[in-house]
Amino acid sequence: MRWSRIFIPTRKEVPKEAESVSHKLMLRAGLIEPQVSGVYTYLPLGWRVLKKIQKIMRREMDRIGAQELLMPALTPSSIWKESGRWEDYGDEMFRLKDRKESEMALAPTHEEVITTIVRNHIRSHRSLPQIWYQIQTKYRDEMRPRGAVLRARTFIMKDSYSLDQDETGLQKSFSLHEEAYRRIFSSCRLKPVEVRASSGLMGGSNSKEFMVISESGEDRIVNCPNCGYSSNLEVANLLPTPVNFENGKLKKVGTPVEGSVDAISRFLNVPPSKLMKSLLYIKKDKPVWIVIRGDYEVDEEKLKKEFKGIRIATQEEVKEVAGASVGYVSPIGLNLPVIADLSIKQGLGFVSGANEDYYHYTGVDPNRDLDMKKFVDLRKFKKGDLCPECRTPVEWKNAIELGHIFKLGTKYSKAMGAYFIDENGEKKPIVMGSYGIGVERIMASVIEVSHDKNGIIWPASIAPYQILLINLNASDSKGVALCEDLYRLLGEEFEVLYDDRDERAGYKFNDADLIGIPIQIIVGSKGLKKGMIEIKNRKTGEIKKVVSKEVKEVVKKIWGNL
RNA sequence: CGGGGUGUAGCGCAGUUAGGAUAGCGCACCUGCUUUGGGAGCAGGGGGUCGGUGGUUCAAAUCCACUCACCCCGACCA
Repeated sequence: MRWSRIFIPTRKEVPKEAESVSHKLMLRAGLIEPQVSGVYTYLPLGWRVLKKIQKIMRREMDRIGAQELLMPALTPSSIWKESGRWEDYGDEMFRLKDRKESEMALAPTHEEVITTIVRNHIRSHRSLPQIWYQIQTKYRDEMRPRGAVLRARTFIMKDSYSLDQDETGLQKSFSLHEEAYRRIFSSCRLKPVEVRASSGLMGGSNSKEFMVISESGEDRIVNCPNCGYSSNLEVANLLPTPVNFENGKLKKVGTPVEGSVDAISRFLNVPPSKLMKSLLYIKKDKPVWIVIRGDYEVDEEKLKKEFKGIRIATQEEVKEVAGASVGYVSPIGLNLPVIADLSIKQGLGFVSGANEDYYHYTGVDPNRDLDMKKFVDLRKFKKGDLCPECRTPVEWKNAIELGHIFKLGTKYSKAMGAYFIDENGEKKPIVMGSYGIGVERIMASVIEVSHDKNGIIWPASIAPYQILLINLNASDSKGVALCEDLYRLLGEEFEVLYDDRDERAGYKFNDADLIGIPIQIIVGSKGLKKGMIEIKNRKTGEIKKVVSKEVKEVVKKIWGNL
């Protein structure tokens, strides 16, 4: 393809909305064009990259015996009502009505559609197992799209679904996908970490995410440098930092300062971790105490998940229940239910409110002095928290979620009636798995981990073109003739983009580095005087000078080593 | 949905505090000449509902009200 003919709107300046590296470079390199928030056109160069990623996906899915099909994006509400996700998906599902006023949805994922096909056709264990996949556009009305294609409202997903007789079969299909995914990512030169994850709306027992470490990632993952434990922060079960305090007798002391953890710990000259924070909540109109170590905060989301409809008490309610102001209160002596965060479990000799303004207790032993109903993990994790396997402090990283694989089990087959008859003549629900990879996220992640100050550096496997032939001087007839020859010759074996534009050299060099094609072949008057042509490796910057006859051979050699 | 920010030419911005003449600048675009190895120079030119609606005023990009869009943080989520 000649650059003078292909549409690649590169730019020097970036629209100000772009924040992440990949967002900026995708706009600057002319890969994508925004339509509305979270919706993008893939321009010719970007689409070539996405098609190459899809080709790799097809190759690897086919390798594990999966079959490609294509399901509709437009779906009737009835199937979502059967599974319960018409409600569960909430505002994130794009909904519409057809001319007959029937409710429809643009599918955000395809478990329901797959299950309708399965229940119509799979009757016998003889038809199992199956793995079906598609590469298709998904629609999700995200609360907050961000980072261009990193979190979009329409995006391309490779999603596959496995059908098995039992858990053993599911485990096998799951392992096949793990293998296929590792191959796909490694073909794209990505090295994702695999972490435990939340199944969320998908349901099921077990799920695993493939995450690429990147500053632009919106997920937090924690990773243990000692034993390899790794998890998405949202499902991690980290241990609090250890404390070791002496026990003591309950003693009331005057604390004539502000009641904050900070002020009290400074006044009494003890670390914040020696304080026991007591927070009054209201659950079903009844007061309940939550106690947590002073150096931690309550994670409101964990709390709400654990106790539906709970809310923090007002200052007036605290005064009424405890007889003192916030900051000087605790459950001690109040005979009310107490829920303790795990951080309290190992503690002794705590400082806590005495239910009188400007007084605290020291030497609090929670087991002795409180009526604790139970210990629950309610704290917001913080850096320094320990690995649950080996008690080493974990590392925190931002990451981009590239793929997520789920053991769904029988959630959908039971809800929607997808049963088969096993070899004993018994009717059983089909055991399902669901597996997704974001196609655009691979493109963005590659840019995040493979770029320099001049632009993108594509790995050979997904580069939009393999070779960029640059004619530095479009008005030099000798150079033009040579370039035309090279263009034809190299085109026999490579995907060549030929920069034949009548632009200045600097302009072309900058464009070349920006769009990041792995091999640049530079034809310019400086080299031609000595009969030499330059071959530049975009990644290493290494330049080889060769005579024109040798170009193809040298390029083949370099390409083989990319 | 909560908090913050931004809307002026295709892109980046100034002008808005303190209302006032034809709304500016850089890049990009068009024409011509000169240039030609890391985003050229000179000369000329085109391009604007100042996000929208309503109001205040002799006069609104500028003040007021409402509204829309986009971005960032949070919440939520694959």
